[in-house]
Formats: sequence, C-alpha cells, structure tokens
Amino acid sequence: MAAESPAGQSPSRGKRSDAQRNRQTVLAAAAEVFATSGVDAPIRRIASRAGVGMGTVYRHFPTRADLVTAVYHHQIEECAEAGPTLLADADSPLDALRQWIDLFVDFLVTKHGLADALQSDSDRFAALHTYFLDRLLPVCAQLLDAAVESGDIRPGTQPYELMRGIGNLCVGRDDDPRYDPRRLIALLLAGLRQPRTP
Amino acid sequence: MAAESPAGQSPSRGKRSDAQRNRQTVLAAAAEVFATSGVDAPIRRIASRAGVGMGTVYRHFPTRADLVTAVYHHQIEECAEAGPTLLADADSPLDALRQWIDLFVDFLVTKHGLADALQSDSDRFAALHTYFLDRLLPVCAQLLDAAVESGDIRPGTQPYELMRGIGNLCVGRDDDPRYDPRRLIALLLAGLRQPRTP
DNA sequence: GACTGAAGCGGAGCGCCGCTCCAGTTAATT
DNA sequence: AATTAACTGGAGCGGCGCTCCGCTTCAGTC
Repeated sequence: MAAESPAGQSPSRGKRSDAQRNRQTVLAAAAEVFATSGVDAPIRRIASRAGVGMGTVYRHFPTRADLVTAVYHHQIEECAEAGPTLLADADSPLDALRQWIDLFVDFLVTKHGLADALQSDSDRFAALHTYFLDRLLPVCAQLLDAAVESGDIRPGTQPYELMRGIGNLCVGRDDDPRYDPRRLIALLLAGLRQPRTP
Repeated sequence: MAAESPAGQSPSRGKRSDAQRNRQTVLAAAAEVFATSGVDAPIRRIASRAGVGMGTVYRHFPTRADLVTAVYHHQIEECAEAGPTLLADADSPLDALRQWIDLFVDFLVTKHGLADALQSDSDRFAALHTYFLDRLLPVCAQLLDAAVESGDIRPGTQPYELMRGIGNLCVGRDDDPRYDPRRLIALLLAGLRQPRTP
C-alpha cells in the first residue's frame, strides 16, 4: 500500500501544494482527452485543456507512457488483483483464465487506441509496455500454470506470448462490427485446450 | 494481364517518357527506404533518395498507401495466386489453408512495419487495407470454405475476421525472440479444428 | 508581515513531418 | 521552330514533440 509509483514516477507526496494540484488537473484533463481522442492525442491539447503550459505536463509526466500509465493505473491494478480472486472462485483454472482474459480485453477495447499504443514499435510507449508486463505478466503466468497443472490446457505456452497475442488481437479500428477480437481469442483458447487423449 | 492499377493508380502507360522514368525511380527508392526504415519513412527521404522533388512522389502516388501497394504489388499478387494452387496440391484443405497462411505471415513479418500499417487506425493507410482485403479475402474465403466442406474445421468463422486476426498477430516489434506470431497462429488454427464429435 | 531561495511554471522556439501549390521546365506534336 | 500540355521541384503552411530558461509562487524563517 505504501509503495506506489509505477515507473520512477513519484506521485504528489512531498511536493509543493500547487504542484500536487496541477498533477491532478493534468491527470483529469488527460483522462478526458484520451477518452475522446485516444492516447495519441497531442500533449498541447491536454495541457491547454488542463489550463497549464506544456512544460508542466512534461515535468510531471516526462514521457507519454508515464501519463498513460498514471491515467489507467487503477484499472491495471484492478485487473492484476482480479487474477488470484478469479482463480480461487472459478469452477476451474481454465475458467478463471477465461474470465481474466475477458477482463483484460474489456479494458483494452474500451480505451481508444490503447492496444495500438501497447504494441506500437515506436519507443515512445516502451515504458507503457514494460509497466503492463511487470504488473500483469505474473498474474497471467499464475493462471496459465494452474490451468496446465489441472490438465485443462496443454503445457508449453509462454505467458508473454499469450499476453502479446491477446493485446495484438485487440489492435485496430475500434468500431468495426465485422471484427470482434473476443471471437478470435475464444478460438485461441480452444486451441490451447488439452486435446483429450483417448 | 491487361487490367493493372490497384486503386485508380494508373501505371506508366501513355504517360510522358520522363514521367514513366520517374515513376520507376521513385518506386525503386521507396522499396529501398521501406526495407531499411519501414513503411512509415518520411516521403521527403524517399523523394531525395530518388533524386526528385516531393511533388513528383505525391503526383505519382497521391497517398502513402498507393506507394506501398505499388511497391508490394507483385508479392501480394503472388500470395493471392498461391491460394488455388495450394488447394489443388495439398493433402487436405486444412493443410492448404495452413500453408497459405504461412505464406501470408512470411510476407507480413519480413516487411518492417507493414502489419502495423495494415491495422493502423490512422486512415492514411485505409486504401492499403482495402487493397489487401480486395485481393486476399476471396482467396482466404475459398480456402476456409473448402476446409469447412471437408469437415476439417468447424463452420462459422468469417474470413475477414480470420485475416485481420492473423494480420494483428503479426503486429509489433519485429525482432523479439520471445514472440513468434506463428506459434499463436498455429494455436488459432488448432482452435478452428472441428472437435471430433465422439 | 516581510524576506528569500528553491520549486514550479509556461510558452517561445527548434526541428521534423505531411501535404499543397504554382512558376518554371521539358517532352511530344505541328 | 513554335506551341502547348504535361510534368517538375521545393518553398511554404500548419501541426506536432520536446526543450529550455526567465518569471512566478510557495513555504518556511525571522
């Protein structure tokens, strides 16, 4: 509970009161702008929406990734914490995995361009990539291991590969009725299941 | 053989000789630059590499997508034509589908950032997306149908969704040894297989 | 309340990019 | 040789990321 700060990004603690206030203002503005224009929105716009200068935004969040992680921090955290809970409550490890992936996918597809940013090969987002991985990879690994252990799915799948695959499947135009990443992810999970050895 | 021109993009025919020459020069320069810097490379750079002005590039290829499609035209065509051939030669329709997807994936992953561009939600690449779909979707549909017909895979999968999924899985950093899209695509295909109804 | 130095602020400025536009050049035709 | 339609190139505009530094404001001190 004490150790916050995702990536060297120190929150308000010990800072001057105006700085704390500004940090919050920027965060709120960024959240609004991200929601309407995606996480690629110009920093200028976020700054002016917050009523501050660009310098202020950049001081609090040196890279765009820092800003994005700060905005979505809570939701990432929730997703991470849901892992063990689901594993404890679900009917089977495979079911837990399925439900957790659902959660993750919901998160990705409801944020414009977030999945795109995550997988982007521009290094503007490298820190974001890293943060997601640090936080969620262990959770995914735990679920995967449990499902292998129980014999629900075949062994050999790397958590990193699975998570990237899921992230990748969520990339792209957000509102194309012909494309629903969930269907493909279901297919992927079906492929993961242990072929019953009769 | 007569009808070329992917997207309203008329090739050299009937143009002035200097224009024809320039078109080829630009195409060659673009191919080189794409190979080294990806399909996102600045138009300025392509122009200067070709020794022409930007205006020239833009006149021959009004959008970036036009340039990209022109550069990869042959390979897309090959891929499209391979579909029926594979279907005729392979052991089973599913095998043909597998091999065709392999071909497609190889094409995508060997071109820096091509998959990224394909799925990008920026509309700079909309025409590229369209061209790929126009040319390859029918082929994929044919293979898919055949595999359904033969009972190899379950029905109900939309060709569009499958192709986008495959494209999406190829997105991202090109040289991460931890991530091989092929493994996930194999998983996807496994999920597609008809569950033997015992 | 006045003083002060450090922390914070903002936006002008630089470089890079996509894309347009038009005065000048060149190839084809007569 | 003259004509003209086609073609050319790059200056120029607007937008963006990011930095840098003179100015402002806060928070302790007396």
